[in-house]
Amino acid sequence: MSNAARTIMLVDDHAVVREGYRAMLQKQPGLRVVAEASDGVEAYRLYKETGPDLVIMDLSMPGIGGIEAIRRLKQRDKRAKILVFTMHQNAAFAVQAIRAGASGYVTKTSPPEALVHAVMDALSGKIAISPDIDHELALSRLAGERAAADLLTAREFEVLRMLLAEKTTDEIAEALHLSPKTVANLHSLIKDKLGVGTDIELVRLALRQGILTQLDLREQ
Amino acid sequence: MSNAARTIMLVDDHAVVREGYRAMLQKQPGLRVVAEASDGVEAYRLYKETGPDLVIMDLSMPGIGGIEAIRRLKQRDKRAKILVFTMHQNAAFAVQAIRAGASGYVTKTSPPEALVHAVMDALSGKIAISPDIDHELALSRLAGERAAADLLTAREFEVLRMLLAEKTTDEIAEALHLSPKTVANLHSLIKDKLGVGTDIELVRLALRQGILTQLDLREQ
DNA sequence: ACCGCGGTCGTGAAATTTTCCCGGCACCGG
DNA sequence: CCGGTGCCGGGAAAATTTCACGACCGCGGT
Repeated sequence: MSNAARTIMLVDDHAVVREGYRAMLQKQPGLRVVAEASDGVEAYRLYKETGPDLVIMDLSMPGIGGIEAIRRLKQRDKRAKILVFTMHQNAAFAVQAIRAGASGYVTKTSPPEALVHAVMDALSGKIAISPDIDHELALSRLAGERAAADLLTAREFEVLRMLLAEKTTDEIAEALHLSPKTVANLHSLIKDKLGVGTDIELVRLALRQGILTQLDLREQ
Repeated sequence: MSNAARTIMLVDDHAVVREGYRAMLQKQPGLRVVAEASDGVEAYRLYKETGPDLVIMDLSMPGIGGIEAIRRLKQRDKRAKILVFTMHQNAAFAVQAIRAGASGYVTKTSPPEALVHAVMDALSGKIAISPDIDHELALSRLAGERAAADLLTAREFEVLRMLLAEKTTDEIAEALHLSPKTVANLHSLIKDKLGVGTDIELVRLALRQGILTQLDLREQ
Protein backbone atom coordinates (compact mmCIF):
# COMPACT_ATOMS: atom_id res chain seq x y z
CA MET A 1 0.00 0.00 0.00
CA SER A 2 1.20 3.43 -0.85
CA ASN A 3 1.36 6.10 1.75
CA ALA A 4 -0.02 8.93 -0.34
CA ALA A 5 -3.79 9.41 -0.27
CA ARG A 6 -5.65 8.38 -3.40
CA THR A 7 -7.38 11.36 -4.98
CA ILE A 8 -10.99 11.31 -6.11
CA MET A 9 -13.18 13.56 -8.22
CA LEU A 10 -16.95 13.57 -7.75
CA VAL A 11 -19.30 14.22 -10.64
CA ASP A 12 -23.00 14.57 -9.89
CA ASP A 13 -25.45 17.32 -10.66
CA HIS A 14 -27.12 16.99 -7.26
CA ALA A 15 -25.25 18.89 -4.58
CA VAL A 16 -26.84 16.83 -1.86
CA VAL A 17 -25.45 13.67 -3.38
CA ARG A 18 -21.96 15.10 -3.55
CA GLU A 19 -22.25 15.94 0.12
CA GLY A 20 -23.26 12.36 0.72
CA TYR A 21 -20.28 10.98 -1.16
CA ARG A 22 -17.98 13.13 0.88
CA ALA A 23 -19.53 12.11 4.18
CA MET A 24 -19.16 8.47 3.20
CA LEU A 25 -15.68 8.66 1.75
CA GLN A 26 -14.01 10.83 4.33
CA LYS A 27 -14.58 8.14 6.93
CA GLN A 28 -12.26 6.04 4.85
CA PRO A 29 -8.59 6.80 5.50
CA GLY A 30 -6.36 7.10 2.47
CA LEU A 31 -8.99 8.72 0.26
CA ARG A 32 -9.24 12.38 -0.52
CA VAL A 33 -11.81 14.25 -2.57
CA VAL A 34 -9.93 16.81 -4.63
CA ALA A 35 -12.56 18.03 -7.07
CA GLU A 36 -16.29 18.21 -7.65
CA ALA A 37 -18.16 18.78 -10.88
CA SER A 38 -21.84 19.07 -11.60
CA ASP A 39 -21.83 18.22 -15.29
CA GLY A 40 -19.82 16.52 -17.99
CA VAL A 41 -17.90 19.44 -19.42
CA GLU A 42 -16.93 20.72 -16.01
CA ALA A 43 -15.78 17.21 -15.17
CA TYR A 44 -13.56 17.16 -18.24
CA ARG A 45 -11.99 20.51 -17.37
CA LEU A 46 -11.36 19.59 -13.76
CA TYR A 47 -9.95 16.22 -14.71
CA LYS A 48 -7.28 17.93 -16.77
CA GLU A 49 -6.46 20.24 -13.88
CA THR A 50 -6.41 17.82 -11.01
CA GLY A 51 -5.79 14.40 -12.59
CA PRO A 52 -7.46 12.35 -9.86
CA ASP A 53 -6.82 8.65 -9.34
CA LEU A 54 -10.52 7.91 -9.59
CA VAL A 55 -13.66 9.57 -10.87
CA ILE A 56 -17.03 8.78 -9.33
CA MET A 57 -19.71 9.75 -11.80
CA ASP A 58 -23.46 9.85 -12.06
CA LEU A 59 -25.09 9.09 -15.40
CA SER A 60 -28.03 11.46 -15.58
CA MET A 61 -26.64 14.95 -15.92
CA PRO A 62 -27.57 18.05 -17.85
CA GLY A 63 -25.75 18.77 -21.08
CA ILE A 64 -23.68 15.82 -22.21
CA GLY A 65 -24.77 12.75 -20.33
CA GLY A 66 -22.59 10.55 -18.18
CA ILE A 67 -21.92 7.98 -20.90
CA GLU A 68 -20.59 10.61 -23.26
CA ALA A 69 -18.55 12.15 -20.43
CA ILE A 70 -16.93 8.77 -19.76
CA ARG A 71 -16.07 8.40 -23.42
CA ARG A 72 -14.39 11.79 -23.54
CA LEU A 73 -12.43 11.24 -20.36
CA LYS A 74 -11.18 7.88 -21.57
CA GLN A 75 -10.29 9.40 -24.89
CA ARG A 76 -8.12 11.96 -23.17
CA ASP A 77 -6.60 9.57 -20.67
CA LYS A 78 -6.80 5.90 -21.53
CA ARG A 79 -5.87 4.96 -17.96
CA ALA A 80 -8.58 7.04 -16.31
CA LYS A 81 -10.55 5.06 -13.75
CA ILE A 82 -14.22 5.92 -13.68
CA LEU A 83 -16.72 4.39 -11.32
CA VAL A 84 -20.36 4.90 -12.25
CA PHE A 85 -22.65 5.47 -9.31
CA THR A 86 -26.21 6.00 -10.39
CA MET A 87 -29.83 5.51 -9.53
CA HIS A 88 -30.50 3.59 -12.73
CA GLN A 89 -31.01 -0.03 -11.91
CA ASN A 90 -30.89 -0.82 -15.56
CA ALA A 91 -28.70 -3.41 -17.16
CA ALA A 92 -28.75 -1.62 -20.50
CA PHE A 93 -27.18 1.47 -18.95
CA ALA A 94 -24.55 -0.63 -17.23
CA VAL A 95 -23.61 -2.26 -20.52
CA GLN A 96 -23.30 1.11 -22.19
CA ALA A 97 -21.22 2.51 -19.35
CA ILE A 98 -18.80 -0.41 -19.28
CA ARG A 99 -18.46 -0.30 -23.06
CA ALA A 100 -17.70 3.41 -22.81
CA GLY A 101 -14.85 2.55 -20.48
CA ALA A 102 -16.22 2.65 -16.95
CA SER A 103 -14.38 0.65 -14.30
CA GLY A 104 -17.51 -0.23 -12.39
CA TYR A 105 -21.24 0.29 -11.99
CA VAL A 106 -22.87 0.68 -8.59
CA THR A 107 -26.45 1.73 -7.95
CA LYS A 108 -27.37 4.35 -5.40
CA THR A 109 -29.62 1.94 -3.60
CA SER A 110 -26.55 -0.03 -2.58
CA PRO A 111 -25.47 0.16 1.06
CA PRO A 112 -22.68 2.64 1.83
CA GLU A 113 -20.14 -0.13 2.25
CA ALA A 114 -20.75 -1.17 -1.34
CA LEU A 115 -19.60 2.20 -2.63
CA VAL A 116 -16.44 2.13 -0.52
CA HIS A 117 -15.81 -1.43 -1.59
CA ALA A 118 -16.30 -0.58 -5.24
CA VAL A 119 -13.97 2.40 -4.91
CA MET A 120 -11.26 0.14 -3.55
CA ASP A 121 -11.86 -2.42 -6.29
CA ALA A 122 -11.71 0.22 -8.98
CA LEU A 123 -8.52 1.73 -7.57
CA SER A 124 -6.87 -1.67 -7.64
CA GLY A 125 -7.92 -2.20 -11.22
CA LYS A 126 -10.86 -4.51 -10.73
CA ILE A 127 -14.25 -4.01 -12.30
CA ALA A 128 -17.04 -3.73 -9.74
CA ILE A 129 -20.66 -4.41 -10.60
CA SER A 130 -23.59 -4.13 -8.20
CA PRO A 131 -25.27 -7.42 -7.36
CA ASP A 132 -28.64 -6.02 -8.45
CA ILE A 133 -27.24 -5.17 -11.86
CA ASP A 134 -25.63 -8.58 -12.11
CA HIS A 135 -29.04 -10.00 -11.52
CA GLU A 136 -30.68 -7.75 -14.09
CA LEU A 137 -28.09 -8.71 -16.64
CA ALA A 138 -28.64 -12.38 -15.95
CA LEU A 139 -32.38 -11.92 -16.31
CA SER A 140 -32.15 -10.08 -19.59
CA ARG A 141 -29.88 -12.78 -20.93
CA LEU A 142 -32.32 -15.43 -19.85
CA ALA A 143 -35.21 -13.57 -21.39
CA GLY A 144 -33.19 -13.49 -24.58
CA GLU A 145 -33.82 -9.79 -24.86
CA ARG A 146 -31.15 -8.62 -27.19
CA ALA A 147 -30.16 -5.00 -27.34
CA ALA A 148 -32.09 -3.14 -29.98
CA ALA A 149 -28.89 -1.62 -31.24
CA ASP A 150 -27.48 -5.05 -32.01
CA LEU A 151 -30.60 -6.31 -33.66
CA LEU A 152 -31.21 -3.40 -35.99
CA THR A 153 -29.18 -2.14 -38.88
CA ALA A 154 -27.84 1.40 -38.75
CA ARG A 155 -30.61 2.66 -40.96
CA GLU A 156 -33.29 1.02 -38.92
CA PHE A 157 -31.87 2.36 -35.71
CA GLU A 158 -31.81 5.84 -37.16
CA VAL A 159 -35.46 5.59 -38.06
CA LEU A 160 -36.26 4.22 -34.62
CA ARG A 161 -34.56 7.19 -32.99
CA MET A 162 -36.53 9.57 -35.15
CA LEU A 163 -39.78 7.76 -34.55
CA LEU A 164 -39.22 8.23 -30.83
CA ALA A 165 -38.24 11.85 -31.22
CA GLU A 166 -40.00 13.28 -34.24
CA LYS A 167 -43.61 13.07 -35.03
CA THR A 168 -45.02 11.71 -38.21
CA THR A 169 -43.87 9.26 -40.80
CA ASP A 170 -43.84 12.00 -43.39
CA GLU A 171 -41.57 14.25 -41.36
CA ILE A 172 -39.05 11.48 -40.97
CA ALA A 173 -39.23 10.70 -44.66
CA GLU A 174 -38.40 14.29 -45.49
CA ALA A 175 -35.61 14.56 -42.96
CA LEU A 176 -33.99 11.37 -44.23
CA HIS A 177 -34.80 11.96 -47.90
CA LEU A 178 -36.79 8.81 -48.13
CA SER A 179 -40.18 7.93 -49.45
CA PRO A 180 -42.85 7.94 -46.73
CA LYS A 181 -43.52 4.47 -47.90
CA THR A 182 -40.05 3.31 -47.00
CA VAL A 183 -40.29 4.84 -43.55
CA ALA A 184 -43.55 3.03 -42.98
CA ASN A 185 -41.92 -0.19 -44.13
CA LEU A 186 -39.00 0.33 -41.79
CA HIS A 187 -41.31 1.19 -38.94
CA SER A 188 -43.08 -2.08 -39.47
CA LEU A 189 -39.83 -3.99 -39.84
CA ILE A 190 -38.46 -2.52 -36.62
CA LYS A 191 -41.46 -3.57 -34.63
CA ASP A 192 -41.15 -6.98 -36.16
CA LYS A 193 -37.47 -7.33 -35.30
CA LEU A 194 -37.97 -6.10 -31.76
CA GLY A 195 -40.94 -8.33 -31.27
CA VAL A 196 -43.44 -5.70 -30.26
CA GLY A 197 -46.94 -5.28 -31.57
CA THR A 198 -47.78 -1.67 -30.84
CA ASP A 199 -46.01 1.67 -30.83
CA ILE A 200 -46.61 1.96 -27.12
CA GLU A 201 -44.67 -1.22 -26.45
CA LEU A 202 -41.99 0.17 -28.69
CA VAL A 203 -41.58 3.26 -26.52
CA ARG A 204 -41.48 1.18 -23.40
CA LEU A 205 -38.81 -1.07 -24.84
CA ALA A 206 -36.80 1.97 -25.86
CA LEU A 207 -37.01 3.31 -22.33
CA ARG A 208 -35.92 0.00 -20.84
CA GLN A 209 -32.98 -0.20 -23.16
CA GLY A 210 -31.93 3.35 -22.55
CA ILE A 211 -32.32 4.35 -26.20
CA LEU A 212 -34.76 6.95 -25.01
CA THR A 213 -34.03 8.27 -21.57
CA GLN A 214 -36.55 10.11 -19.48
CA LEU A 215 -34.44 13.16 -19.80
CA ASP A 216 -34.82 13.17 -23.55
CA LEU A 217 -38.54 13.45 -23.06
CA ARG A 218 -38.41 16.79 -21.34
CA GLU A 219 -36.40 18.63 -23.91
CA GLN A 220 -37.60 18.48 -27.46
CA MET B 1 -37.73 31.16 18.64
CA SER B 2 -37.95 28.04 20.69
CA ASN B 3 -34.90 26.64 22.37
CA ALA B 4 -35.59 23.01 21.59
CA ALA B 5 -34.11 21.65 18.38
CA ARG B 6 -36.61 20.95 15.61
CA THR B 7 -36.66 17.27 14.75
CA ILE B 8 -36.48 15.92 11.23
CA MET B 9 -37.06 12.57 9.58
CA LEU B 10 -35.35 11.72 6.29
CA VAL B 11 -37.02 9.46 3.75
CA ASP B 12 -34.99 8.45 0.72
CA ASP B 13 -34.14 5.06 -0.69
CA HIS B 14 -30.58 6.13 -1.53
CA ALA B 15 -28.28 5.89 1.47
CA VAL B 16 -25.82 8.30 -0.09
CA VAL B 17 -28.52 10.95 -0.34
CA ARG B 18 -29.47 10.54 3.30
CA GLU B 19 -25.83 11.05 4.17
CA GLY B 20 -25.90 14.19 2.11
CA TYR B 21 -28.97 15.54 3.86
CA ARG B 22 -27.33 14.97 7.18
CA ALA B 23 -24.12 16.67 6.20
CA MET B 24 -26.08 19.67 4.97
CA LEU B 25 -28.51 19.89 7.84
CA GLN B 26 -26.17 19.34 10.75
CA LYS B 27 -24.35 22.51 9.83
CA GLN B 28 -27.57 24.26 10.70
CA PRO B 29 -28.01 24.81 14.44
CA GLY B 30 -31.40 24.02 15.86
CA LEU B 31 -32.09 21.09 13.56
CA ARG B 32 -31.72 17.47 14.49
CA VAL B 33 -32.23 14.36 12.38
CA VAL B 34 -34.04 11.83 14.53
CA ALA B 35 -35.03 9.17 12.03
CA GLU B 36 -34.25 7.78 8.60
CA ALA B 37 -36.39 5.61 6.39
CA SER B 38 -35.74 4.10 2.98
CA ASP B 39 -39.30 3.53 1.85
CA GLY B 40 -42.87 4.61 2.44
CA VAL B 41 -44.01 1.98 4.90
CA GLU B 42 -40.92 2.33 7.03
CA ALA B 43 -41.48 6.09 7.00
CA TYR B 44 -45.00 5.61 8.28
CA ARG B 45 -43.86 3.36 11.09
CA LEU B 46 -41.04 5.66 12.16
CA TYR B 47 -43.28 8.71 12.00
CA LYS B 48 -45.59 7.14 14.56
CA GLU B 49 -42.63 6.34 16.78
CA THR B 50 -40.70 9.56 16.62
CA GLY B 51 -43.26 12.20 15.59
CA PRO B 52 -40.77 14.57 13.95
CA ASP B 53 -41.49 18.24 13.31
CA LEU B 54 -40.69 17.82 9.63
CA VAL B 55 -40.35 15.03 7.10
CA ILE B 56 -38.04 15.40 4.12
CA MET B 57 -39.12 12.92 1.50
CA ASP B 58 -38.08 11.74 -1.91
CA LEU B 59 -40.76 10.76 -4.41
CA SER B 60 -39.28 7.81 -6.26
CA MET B 61 -39.11 4.94 -3.84
CA PRO B 62 -39.72 1.21 -3.98
CA GLY B 63 -43.06 -0.08 -2.84
CA ILE B 64 -45.56 2.68 -2.27
CA GLY B 65 -44.32 5.83 -3.96
CA GLY B 66 -43.70 9.13 -2.27
CA ILE B 67 -47.07 10.62 -3.22
CA GLU B 68 -48.94 7.77 -1.59
CA ALA B 69 -46.66 7.96 1.44
CA ILE B 70 -47.49 11.65 1.84
CA ARG B 71 -51.19 10.89 1.65
CA ARG B 72 -50.94 8.27 4.38
CA LEU B 73 -48.88 10.43 6.67
CA LYS B 74 -51.30 13.33 6.30
CA GLN B 75 -54.18 11.00 6.90
CA ARG B 76 -52.70 9.92 10.19
CA ASP B 77 -51.57 13.38 11.26
CA LYS B 78 -53.25 16.28 9.55
CA ARG B 79 -50.61 18.66 10.84
CA ALA B 80 -47.64 16.68 9.53
CA LYS B 81 -45.19 18.84 7.64
CA ILE B 82 -43.69 17.12 4.64
CA LEU B 83 -41.12 18.67 2.37
CA VAL B 84 -40.61 16.92 -0.95
CA PHE B 85 -37.02 16.86 -2.15
CA THR B 86 -36.67 15.04 -5.42
CA MET B 87 -34.82 14.83 -8.69
CA HIS B 88 -38.01 15.23 -10.71
CA GLN B 89 -38.05 18.62 -12.27
CA ASN B 90 -41.62 18.05 -13.27
CA ALA B 91 -44.50 20.37 -12.59
CA ALA B 92 -47.02 17.54 -12.76
CA PHE B 93 -45.32 15.75 -9.88
CA ALA B 94 -45.19 18.93 -7.87
CA VAL B 95 -48.90 19.47 -8.34
CA GLN B 96 -49.64 15.91 -7.24
CA ALA B 97 -47.39 16.25 -4.21
CA ILE B 98 -48.90 19.53 -3.04
CA ARG B 99 -52.40 18.16 -3.56
CA ALA B 100 -51.45 15.12 -1.49
CA GLY B 101 -50.52 17.50 1.31
CA ALA B 102 -46.83 18.33 0.90
CA SER B 103 -45.60 21.57 2.44
CA GLY B 104 -43.04 22.21 -0.25
CA TYR B 105 -41.31 20.89 -3.36
CA VAL B 106 -37.59 21.33 -3.92
CA THR B 107 -35.52 19.68 -6.63
CA LYS B 108 -32.21 18.00 -5.93
CA THR B 109 -30.47 20.23 -8.42
CA SER B 110 -31.10 23.16 -6.13
CA PRO B 111 -28.12 24.60 -4.26
CA PRO B 112 -27.70 23.40 -0.66
CA GLU B 113 -28.92 26.71 0.73
CA ALA B 114 -32.23 26.17 -1.02
CA LEU B 115 -32.89 23.01 0.95
CA VAL B 116 -32.05 24.68 4.24
CA HIS B 117 -34.18 27.63 3.29
CA ALA B 118 -37.10 25.42 2.32
CA VAL B 119 -36.77 23.50 5.58
CA MET B 120 -37.06 26.75 7.52
CA ASP B 121 -40.03 27.87 5.44
CA ALA B 122 -41.80 24.58 5.91
CA LEU B 123 -41.19 24.59 9.66
CA SER B 124 -42.71 28.05 9.92
CA GLY B 125 -45.76 26.95 7.95
CA LYS B 126 -44.93 28.40 4.56
CA ILE B 127 -45.08 26.48 1.32
CA ALA B 128 -41.75 26.41 -0.51
CA ILE B 129 -41.50 25.74 -4.22
CA SER B 130 -38.27 25.58 -6.22
CA PRO B 131 -37.81 28.38 -8.73
CA ASP B 132 -37.32 25.85 -11.53
CA ILE B 133 -40.64 24.23 -10.73
CA ASP B 134 -42.31 27.61 -10.55
CA HIS B 135 -41.01 28.20 -14.02
CA GLU B 136 -42.20 24.84 -15.28
CA LEU B 137 -45.63 25.47 -13.86
CA ALA B 138 -45.79 28.85 -15.50
CA LEU B 139 -44.72 27.35 -18.82
CA SER B 140 -47.29 24.59 -18.73
CA ARG B 141 -49.97 27.12 -17.93
CA LEU B 142 -48.87 29.28 -20.81
CA ALA B 143 -48.80 26.34 -23.16
CA GLY B 144 -52.34 25.64 -22.03
CA GLU B 145 -51.38 22.09 -21.31
CA ARG B 146 -54.14 20.91 -19.06
CA ALA B 147 -53.75 17.84 -16.96
CA ALA B 148 -54.96 14.79 -18.80
CA ALA B 149 -56.94 13.73 -15.75
CA ASP B 150 -58.97 16.93 -15.88
CA LEU B 151 -59.59 16.78 -19.58
CA LEU B 152 -60.71 13.20 -19.82
CA THR B 153 -63.79 11.54 -18.42
CA ALA B 154 -63.33 8.68 -15.99
CA ARG B 155 -63.92 6.13 -18.69
CA GLU B 156 -61.47 7.72 -21.07
CA PHE B 157 -58.83 7.93 -18.39
CA GLU B 158 -59.31 4.28 -17.58
CA VAL B 159 -58.80 3.34 -21.19
CA LEU B 160 -55.74 5.57 -21.37
CA ARG B 161 -54.19 3.84 -18.39
CA MET B 162 -54.82 0.47 -19.94
CA LEU B 163 -53.49 1.54 -23.29
CA LEU B 164 -50.27 2.52 -21.59
CA ALA B 165 -50.10 -0.65 -19.57
CA GLU B 166 -51.76 -3.40 -21.50
CA LYS B 167 -51.19 -4.36 -25.02
CA THR B 168 -53.82 -4.50 -27.67
CA THR B 169 -57.17 -2.91 -28.22
CA ASP B 170 -58.82 -6.29 -28.04
CA GLU B 171 -57.34 -7.10 -24.64
CA ILE B 172 -58.64 -3.85 -23.22
CA ALA B 173 -62.03 -4.48 -24.74
CA GLU B 174 -62.24 -7.80 -23.01
CA ALA B 175 -60.98 -6.51 -19.68
CA LEU B 176 -63.49 -3.67 -19.71
CA HIS B 177 -66.32 -5.64 -21.30
CA LEU B 178 -66.52 -3.31 -24.24
CA SER B 179 -66.62 -3.79 -27.94
CA PRO B 180 -63.15 -3.54 -29.50
CA LYS B 181 -64.72 -0.95 -31.70
CA THR B 182 -65.58 1.24 -28.73
CA VAL B 183 -62.06 1.00 -27.36
CA ALA B 184 -60.71 2.08 -30.71
CA ASN B 185 -63.12 4.99 -30.66
CA LEU B 186 -62.04 5.96 -27.18
CA HIS B 187 -58.42 5.66 -28.16
CA SER B 188 -59.02 8.03 -31.01
CA LEU B 189 -61.04 10.41 -28.85
CA ILE B 190 -58.33 10.49 -26.20
CA LYS B 191 -55.65 11.43 -28.67
CA ASP B 192 -57.96 14.08 -30.01
CA LYS B 193 -58.68 15.55 -26.59
CA LEU B 194 -55.03 15.53 -25.60
CA GLY B 195 -54.00 17.05 -28.88
CA VAL B 196 -51.53 14.38 -29.94
CA GLY B 197 -51.29 12.73 -33.28
CA THR B 198 -49.45 9.50 -32.61
CA ASP B 199 -49.28 6.90 -29.89
CA ILE B 200 -45.67 7.78 -29.30
CA GLU B 201 -46.59 11.35 -28.44
CA LEU B 202 -49.25 9.94 -26.19
CA VAL B 203 -46.70 7.99 -24.17
CA ARG B 204 -44.45 10.99 -23.90
CA LEU B 205 -47.30 13.15 -22.68
CA ALA B 206 -48.21 10.49 -20.14
CA LEU B 207 -44.64 10.45 -18.87
CA ARG B 208 -44.53 14.24 -18.61
CA GLN B 209 -47.75 14.30 -16.70
CA GLY B 210 -46.71 11.53 -14.36
CA ILE B 211 -49.58 9.29 -15.38
CA LEU B 212 -46.99 6.77 -16.34
CA THR B 213 -43.84 6.95 -14.30
CA GLN B 214 -40.59 5.41 -15.35
CA LEU B 215 -40.90 3.02 -12.50
CA ASP B 216 -44.13 1.63 -13.88
CA LEU B 217 -42.27 0.70 -17.00
CA ARG B 218 -39.93 -1.73 -15.30
CA GLU B 219 -42.53 -3.77 -13.50
CA GLN B 220 -45.43 -5.05 -15.48
C1' DA C 1 -93.07 15.00 -16.27
C1' DC C 2 -90.47 17.00 -19.74
C1' DC C 3 -86.34 18.78 -21.62
C1' DG C 4 -81.58 19.51 -22.54
C1' DC C 5 -76.99 18.08 -21.68
C1' DG C 6 -73.01 15.31 -21.16
C1' DG C 7 -71.10 10.88 -20.89
C1' DT C 8 -71.21 6.19 -22.64
C1' DC C 9 -71.55 2.56 -26.11
C1' DG C 10 -72.02 0.85 -30.51
C1' DT C 11 -72.53 0.71 -35.91
C1' DG C 12 -71.16 1.48 -40.54
C1' DA C 13 -68.51 3.37 -44.17
C1' DA C 14 -64.74 6.06 -45.81
C1' DA C 15 -59.96 7.28 -45.33
C1' DT C 16 -55.66 6.11 -43.91
C1' DT C 17 -52.11 3.14 -42.26
C1' DT C 18 -49.98 -1.18 -41.59
C1' DT C 19 -48.57 -5.23 -43.27
C1' DC C 20 -46.94 -8.45 -46.56
C1' DC C 21 -44.78 -9.77 -50.77
C1' DC C 22 -42.31 -8.30 -54.39
C1' DG C 23 -38.22 -6.53 -57.45
C1' DG C 24 -34.18 -3.70 -58.15
C1' DC C 25 -29.77 -1.97 -56.64
C1' DA C 26 -25.36 -1.86 -54.23
C1' DC C 27 -21.95 -3.93 -51.52
C1' DC C 28 -19.10 -7.67 -49.66
C1' DG C 29 -16.74 -12.17 -48.96
C1' DG C 30 -15.92 -16.67 -50.93
C1' DC D 1 -19.45 -14.73 -60.62
C1' DC D 2 -22.67 -15.85 -57.02
C1' DG D 3 -25.11 -15.92 -52.69
C1' DG D 4 -26.18 -13.26 -48.78
C1' DT D 5 -27.45 -8.98 -46.71
C1' DG D 6 -28.84 -4.35 -46.26
C1' DC D 7 -31.37 -0.55 -48.50
C1' DC D 8 -35.13 1.54 -51.11
C1' DG D 9 -39.65 1.64 -52.77
C1' DG D 10 -44.18 -0.24 -55.41
C1' DG D 11 -48.73 -2.53 -55.16
C1' DA D 12 -52.51 -4.74 -53.07
C1' DA D 13 -54.77 -6.79 -49.21
C1' DA D 14 -55.73 -6.31 -44.41
C1' DA D 15 -56.26 -3.80 -40.42
C1' DT D 16 -56.86 0.36 -38.08
C1' DT D 17 -58.21 5.11 -37.49
C1' DT D 18 -61.34 8.47 -38.15
C1' DC D 19 -65.84 10.48 -38.70
C1' DA D 20 -70.78 10.86 -38.60
C1' DC D 21 -74.58 9.14 -36.56
C1' DG D 22 -78.09 7.12 -33.25
C1' DA D 23 -79.48 5.19 -28.83
C1' DC D 24 -79.36 4.89 -23.92
C1' DC D 25 -78.76 6.64 -19.23
C1' DG D 26 -78.48 9.73 -15.27
C1' DC D 27 -78.89 14.41 -13.72
C1' DG D 28 -80.41 18.96 -12.83
C1' DG D 29 -83.61 22.66 -14.04
C1' DT D 30 -88.28 24.26 -15.14
